Amino acid sequence: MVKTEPARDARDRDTEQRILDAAHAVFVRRGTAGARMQEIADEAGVNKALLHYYFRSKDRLAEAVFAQVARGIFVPLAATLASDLPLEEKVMRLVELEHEQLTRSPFLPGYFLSEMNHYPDRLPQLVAAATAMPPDAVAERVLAPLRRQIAERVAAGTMRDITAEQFLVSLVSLCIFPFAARPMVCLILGLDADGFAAFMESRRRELGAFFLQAVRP
Amino acid sequence: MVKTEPARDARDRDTEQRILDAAHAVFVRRGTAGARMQEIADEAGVNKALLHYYFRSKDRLAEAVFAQVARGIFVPLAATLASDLPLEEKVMRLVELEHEQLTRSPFLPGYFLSEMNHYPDRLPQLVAAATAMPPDAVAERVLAPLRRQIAERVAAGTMRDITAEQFLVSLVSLCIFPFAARPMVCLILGLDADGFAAFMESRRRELGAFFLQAVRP
DNA sequence: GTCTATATTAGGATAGAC
DNA sequence: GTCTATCCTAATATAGAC
Repeated sequence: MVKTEPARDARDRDTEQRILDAAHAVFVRRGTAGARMQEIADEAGVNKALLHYYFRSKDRLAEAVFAQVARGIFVPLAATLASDLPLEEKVMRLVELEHEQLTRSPFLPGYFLSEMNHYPDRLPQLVAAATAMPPDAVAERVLAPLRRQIAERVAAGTMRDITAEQFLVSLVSLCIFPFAARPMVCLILGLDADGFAAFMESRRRELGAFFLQAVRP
Repeated sequence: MVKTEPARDARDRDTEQRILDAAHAVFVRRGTAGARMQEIADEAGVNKALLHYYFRSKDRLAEAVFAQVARGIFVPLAATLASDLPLEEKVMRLVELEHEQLTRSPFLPGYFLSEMNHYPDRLPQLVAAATAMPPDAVAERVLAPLRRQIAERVAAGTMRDITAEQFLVSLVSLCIFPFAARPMVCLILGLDADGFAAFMESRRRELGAFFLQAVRP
């Protein structure tokens, strides 16, 4: 599809982007059901009506935000997993990646987990749209390299036999859950904001080794 | 406060309880913001007005449900952690406990994580009301026995030095996250409902050993 | 493209009969 | 204690001027 117009001027792109950014902030903070179009308009510094001009409805805006968030989570994750780094290096990278991302966006995991449960169709739709592959082919693409690398380690006697599925789920659990459960963690451990930051920082340094120890033979 | 009435008849308790049960189901399924009083009334088989008769407002009903869910999560968890079982046994129990509970309530972790982020005051308030202790004293009550047991193992050379805080957070992460992220897990691993159940069942059997291996010296 | 003003509906809450 | 009917605000969405 060719654009006959010389390209929309900077102002327009700006506005649409500002709205999307504002929507991102508000939806992630409040969740789709709790978000208000007025609050998004305020945060974007524009009128409510303009949100509808660009995105037609709250639903569509919410989907645009969810899609953006999902890409931001899955693309780097999949890239790391599919890379040809050694397995141990992948683990370390993944830990760094998640901690770096989630430190900056504290509400993101809560938002994403909640939304994917409330709107179960969104995620499969996104994958279908993005990859044009049957879902289990997508699954194999991430799992196959992992499975091969684990098999190598097992054959060499440096890793115990664990399925790629459990390997991946455990690793991601250890990375993401503490951020998702932040208020609970702070409460049970008696931490304030600084204490939590310090706790997660030391976790970032130790988690790779912790996980690799868990899969040793 | 003494009840002068002979006690409310079964019908009343029933109704209040039916409403609470219905509210539980709907709030957990949709989240507080997404839940509708009408849907709760329908699910309870009563009129909307009756919800206000018993619980005055949506907010209060939501808080009652949240409190109930929080108790259901923390009470057994704290009881297991504070028991005088050996550390390895505690780990095993905790794995069983979480898997058993969350298998039956698939939406519960997503609900709870989301709500605690959206209403950050609820959790501290509950703890304050339930224990009448300063928050960090509560923290020490769970952590102290754990800390002592870990120190024993470290001294005996059967466990490497890990803080009770990281120990606890990692263990809970491994148990809960896969349930909270169920749609994502199913998508990435290419699982349907049965596949997920099978995956979690084998996880339940392996997780204790996996975790204990991770904390070996 | 951006605003003001307004339509429309949804949803929480209350009044009052029974 | 439970219902029907109604109120009222909040929130999405649209019309129309600029």
